[in-house]
Amino acid sequence: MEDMELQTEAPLYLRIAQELRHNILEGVYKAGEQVPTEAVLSERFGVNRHTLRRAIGLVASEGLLRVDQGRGTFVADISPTVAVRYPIGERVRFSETLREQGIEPRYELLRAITLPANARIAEKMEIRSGEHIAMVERLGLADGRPLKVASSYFPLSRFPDILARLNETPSISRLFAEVYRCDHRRRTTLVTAQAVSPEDARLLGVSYNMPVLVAEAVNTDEENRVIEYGVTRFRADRTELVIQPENLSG
Amino acid sequence: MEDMELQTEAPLYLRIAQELRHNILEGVYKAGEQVPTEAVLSERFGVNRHTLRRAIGLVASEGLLRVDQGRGTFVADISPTVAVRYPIGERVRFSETLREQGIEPRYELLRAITLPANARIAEKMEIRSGEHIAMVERLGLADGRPLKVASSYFPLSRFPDILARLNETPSISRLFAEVYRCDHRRRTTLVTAQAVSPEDARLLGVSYNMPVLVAEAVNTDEENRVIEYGVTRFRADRTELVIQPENLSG
DNA sequence: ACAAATTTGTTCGTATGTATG
DNA sequence: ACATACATACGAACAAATTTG
Repeated sequence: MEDMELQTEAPLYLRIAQELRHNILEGVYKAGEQVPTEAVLSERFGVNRHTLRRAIGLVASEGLLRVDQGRGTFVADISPTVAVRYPIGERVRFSETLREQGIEPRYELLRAITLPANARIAEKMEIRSGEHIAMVERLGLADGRPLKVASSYFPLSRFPDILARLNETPSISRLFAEVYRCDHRRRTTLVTAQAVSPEDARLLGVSYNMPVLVAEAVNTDEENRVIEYGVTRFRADRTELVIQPENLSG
Repeated sequence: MEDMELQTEAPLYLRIAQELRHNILEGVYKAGEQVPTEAVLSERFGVNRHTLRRAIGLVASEGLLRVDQGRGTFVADISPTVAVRYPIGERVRFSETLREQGIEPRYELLRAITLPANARIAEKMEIRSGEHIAMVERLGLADGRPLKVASSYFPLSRFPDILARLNETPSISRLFAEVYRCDHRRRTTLVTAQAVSPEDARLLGVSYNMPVLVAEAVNTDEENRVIEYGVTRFRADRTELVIQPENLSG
């Protein structure tokens, strides 16, 4: 006989990682709590601290643990956060969508600046490269927890005072509807996924290399002119984009 | 004097990782080529092999390098693979979509079995839990390169001979249209992102922890009965889901 | 078909640096 | 200032997979 164990014994660090996952999922270590220190755990598992650290690093990269230098290692709070169902259709309204699901929406303004459009953005906005645009970056929260980071671009030629207006009317949907009196429709949405950037990781409260859903949207007015181009990065673990015909006919 | 550099010097492994990225992106190490061995590189950078390995591990986790035990470390072939634009609408046709973009589609059958529906799948398919269903898992390739892994579920009550039929008619769209004579429409698509599972990583040829786009689809016939439930995992780096009104009205 | 060399993978040990309370 | 806890780095040895002779 060739061998008894087709599944060759796994490396120590993998078995320890599995044990850690199990303890977290079984509630031996509870959400938010500190797990024993590396010294204690390596002693307990009877391995070198490096081996233990490797296991922790793996589990942390999966998002179940959070490691803070000088403080300790903590069970990530992956509480029963039901995913937000986010319909993508002709009208996409963050605040309405969330409120319909009993979730309290909030925006935090991160940046609001003007700049010349680079080639890529100009193409998407159907303007000349170098034309001045407004860029607004906001953190979208659901029940106080980070859900998305949205970068939006607007043509200044059409909305010269948009940055000032945004202070009074923080909702972009309402800004278009009530101030500029133009309808705001989604022409196209491109969806892909990426590993989170370091900056977004900080804003979204996720660890490095977790996936984000990236939605690139072009919004137009009634005459099909581009009035907003936006790139939104959603926490993948909290978001489910919903695509169905009804979204687009109504 | 305490120090000259307020911006504390980054750790060695990070600086080496940066250097490796730079060399890859600048073409010093070309796509598919083997990079020097760990022994050579650690010597060259003047660091311990562990430190060098950590840098390589980081860059590999970003998808720029592939490490094969016993063979060597290679620059990942992230050639100018233009993302496949994959429209999500009322009709979703893998083969047609790709051919329209000048890309040659192909399917490889991975599994085709029958099994009782668990609660989750039964709910999605609007059948009783435990009812027998067919499960078909296929690898979708674009110009010979892995693009997606699709798991599809069909009610056996409606299509008792579907597994046999699939051998003759490998295209599911065509199978419904030509054999079963029923129209095949997308009712809903839910899109999210996840870190790739170990098995999908192997099938898709990506490294562990890279993101995949997950599209969960419910397809119905003309009477709005569910005839297929599917979960498809797309390589995120090769896929751009496209959502626009035209997809759904026509 | 086998043995040796090559290359990456795992584990231990030791030392020192950095952040926190 | 001090102790605690995680972070980085070096060194040594052996295991596992692959390629080469």
